[in-house]
Amino acid sequence: MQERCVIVDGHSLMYRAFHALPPMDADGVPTNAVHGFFSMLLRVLREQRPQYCVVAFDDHAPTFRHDSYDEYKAGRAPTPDELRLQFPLVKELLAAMGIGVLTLPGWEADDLLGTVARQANEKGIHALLLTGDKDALQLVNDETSMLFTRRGISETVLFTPAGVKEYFGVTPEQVPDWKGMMGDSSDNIPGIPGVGEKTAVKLLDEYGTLENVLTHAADIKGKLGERVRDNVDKARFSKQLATIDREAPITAAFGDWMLTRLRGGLPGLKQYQLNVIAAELTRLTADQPEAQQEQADAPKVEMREVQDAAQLAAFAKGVPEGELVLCLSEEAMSLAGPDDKAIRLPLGAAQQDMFSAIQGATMEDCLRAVAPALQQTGLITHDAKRLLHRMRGHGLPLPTLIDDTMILAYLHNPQERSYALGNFATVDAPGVAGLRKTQLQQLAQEGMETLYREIELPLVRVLFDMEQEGFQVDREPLIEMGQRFTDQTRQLQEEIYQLTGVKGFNINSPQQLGKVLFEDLGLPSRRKTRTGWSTDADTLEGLREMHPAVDKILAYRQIVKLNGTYIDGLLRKVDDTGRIHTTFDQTGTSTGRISSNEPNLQNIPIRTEMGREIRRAFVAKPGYVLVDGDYSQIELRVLAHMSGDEAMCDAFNRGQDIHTRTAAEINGVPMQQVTGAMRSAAKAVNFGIVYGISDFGLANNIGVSRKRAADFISRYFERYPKVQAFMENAKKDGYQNGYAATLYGRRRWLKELKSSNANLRNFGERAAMNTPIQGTAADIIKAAMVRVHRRLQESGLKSRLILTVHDELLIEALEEEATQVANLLRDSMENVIDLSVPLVSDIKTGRSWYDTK
DNA sequence: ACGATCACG
DNA sequence: ACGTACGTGATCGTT
Repeated sequence: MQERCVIVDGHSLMYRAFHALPPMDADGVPTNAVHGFFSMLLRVLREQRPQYCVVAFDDHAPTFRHDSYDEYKAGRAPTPDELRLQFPLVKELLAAMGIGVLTLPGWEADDLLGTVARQANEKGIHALLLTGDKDALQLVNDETSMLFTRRGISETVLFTPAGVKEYFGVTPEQVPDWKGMMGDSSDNIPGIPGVGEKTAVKLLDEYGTLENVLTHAADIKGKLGERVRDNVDKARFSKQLATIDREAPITAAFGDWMLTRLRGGLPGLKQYQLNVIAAELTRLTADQPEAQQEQADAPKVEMREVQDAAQLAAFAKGVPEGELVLCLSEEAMSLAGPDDKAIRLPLGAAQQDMFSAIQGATMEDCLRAVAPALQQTGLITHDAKRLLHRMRGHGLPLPTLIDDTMILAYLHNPQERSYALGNFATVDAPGVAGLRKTQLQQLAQEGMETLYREIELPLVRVLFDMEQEGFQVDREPLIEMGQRFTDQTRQLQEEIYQLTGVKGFNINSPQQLGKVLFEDLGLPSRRKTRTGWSTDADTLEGLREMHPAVDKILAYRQIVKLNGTYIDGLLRKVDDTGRIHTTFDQTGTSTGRISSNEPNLQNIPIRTEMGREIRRAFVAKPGYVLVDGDYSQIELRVLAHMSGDEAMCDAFNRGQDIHTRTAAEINGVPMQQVTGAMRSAAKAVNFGIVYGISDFGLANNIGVSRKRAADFISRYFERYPKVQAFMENAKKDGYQNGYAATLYGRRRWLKELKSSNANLRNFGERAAMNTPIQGTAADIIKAAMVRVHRRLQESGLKSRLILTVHDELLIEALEEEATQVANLLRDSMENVIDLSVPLVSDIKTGRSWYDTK
């Protein structure tokens, strides 16, 4: 196992800690920053188990690196006394723990980090930079990662070169160029005025370096080009400021920074009443020998570095079935087998400039080389769907999926923001193999093997096929509607200007609209947002009677939305075969649902007739029809089953309309006497129940008093007592277990329930009630999808699953197969699980998605 | 980058 | 006493 050195930007961490934590003190000496600093550092030491650690601090003497610009850093606020006093404290404690403390007159922490990282790499030691300063991203390379502190001190994100590129759109080498262009006010780096983060990324994407941007400044069009040309010297100087010097004269040796006596810090920590930290340190040092033992036992992975893709293929051929782990990034492809042998091939420079030819093998070469072997071994990787798209893009045969560590990570915790491999400190195949091993153990412990093996993993391939297939969208009807909408927009705009007597304001700006409605016209405002008046549809609805412009504004809003998001937005996404390919995100929701993006095909309008017209453009290809199945009341049926409530089950078992039955129950009348108003109130209560009800929320939604809403709820629970018990249990389970679970064992962690903030806790309680219901419904439709996909395949039909919208599945079916497919779809959806109430699906067939209503 | 708004289940 | 419906994604205006 390679040695690791954690290199800390002391100032950056102390600032973070100081501002993230409330004041605390030991006999009047402030200690909050010290507390935060060590809580962060010890966590990293526990997670990363480095052999070395050193902390660098800025020197406060005037910098000579920038002394041509005296005003440099003049704009920074002075360090508050409460923080300044804590620096000697932290240095003293570090020294007592045998952790290196590094300062050098005239040098900044950044430069010390860069220099130590370079020295580490030269000795074959992996450097882990711990900092909250984005400047240090430029130091990241294959042997230097960066732990970036986020959200105060509670979280660190690990950046590898690929991660840097993914998050920021620039490579580590480009970071100085990038900051040079966009500037950084906190570091007094001017940058090019008017060039922000996104523009800088775009320019670097096109030209590679700042120098190259400046060389080609004449080619850049418009105001941007003008700005670049006017600020050539400023840009060069800014880049120089942003470039970290990696040649600081550091004389200390690595041996000085070896971690051997961390416990030496205990007396000092206790003296400053940092007992939580002391306990943490005791824990860390107590299990350290054990951890080292484990590492010593762990077999050493032999990583062979090669340049020729044929060597990857040869390696892959030697791996037994079901055991090949593949890891692909922009930088390299690596493979690992079961006997702790691994191979890695760095990919040719993605961004070649005009002077250098492509070096080494490309991603395509590698994929092509290993594809035949993958047919035998199957595939273990992180984010298999993405890899399958890459392989299909090159016309390669697709492997069977053995495991996907991204899906495993999602099941273990569905709440992460991103499941990019970099977040798991892992960049190569042996890393993925290790990740998989621990994840499979966790999976078994948490009882999610069936969910994973029978639903989530096969679903990867199902979603891949659906994305690949796409949905035919006819451009003509959309273009025609767009023109009609544009005309209507213009007309409505005129009418609104006329009726309000205010001309030329932007109706789309809530700010300007608010001013017109509530200042100029003096209409009564209800709610406020932090930026001004609320002008949402709900608010405007209440003003309709008061002013004729309001109706027009509502109509205007609706049409602008349809035109912008659905007409123009979708037209941009139609490919040259006339189809739209969404991307399904299998790891995007905390409840287990699938989401859809670029474009989102799960929110195509249906509730208003005007919007629904859009669906006329979503059609089946010639010779085919759409077969659409949607579950009727799946969430309430799941609730009936999970709660076991007799009345609710009875309603479904008798095939009754659940909202009418509910209205009859809570009003104490026979179902025949339920009025439309009673039914719609009952429907709102049913929704509220599923969402984790509150009287306030219900009152707000149906426009009755809170008291009346509370009355509805209590009568509801009287009639459906086991539903009430289910909700109470869901909360109790959440508090006891720390998570909510679905029928199939999917988990969502509810750390909000541990919060001291009542808001967050209440939110956690509602999530505890909603997740088992929404999540189980998601489990069920996913299982149905796998089943439908398999049966279509097995029966050799030409019909294909193309879309899922939470409780709806859409198949593009060969006309001759339509009846058989409709039966197959109904059967798969209704019989995929046996609940104590029937599952019912409505199946409709039509030429367009509009026609399947 | 973020909030407001609104499209869907 | 507290502020509230659950889960998403795209666009626009504003900072």
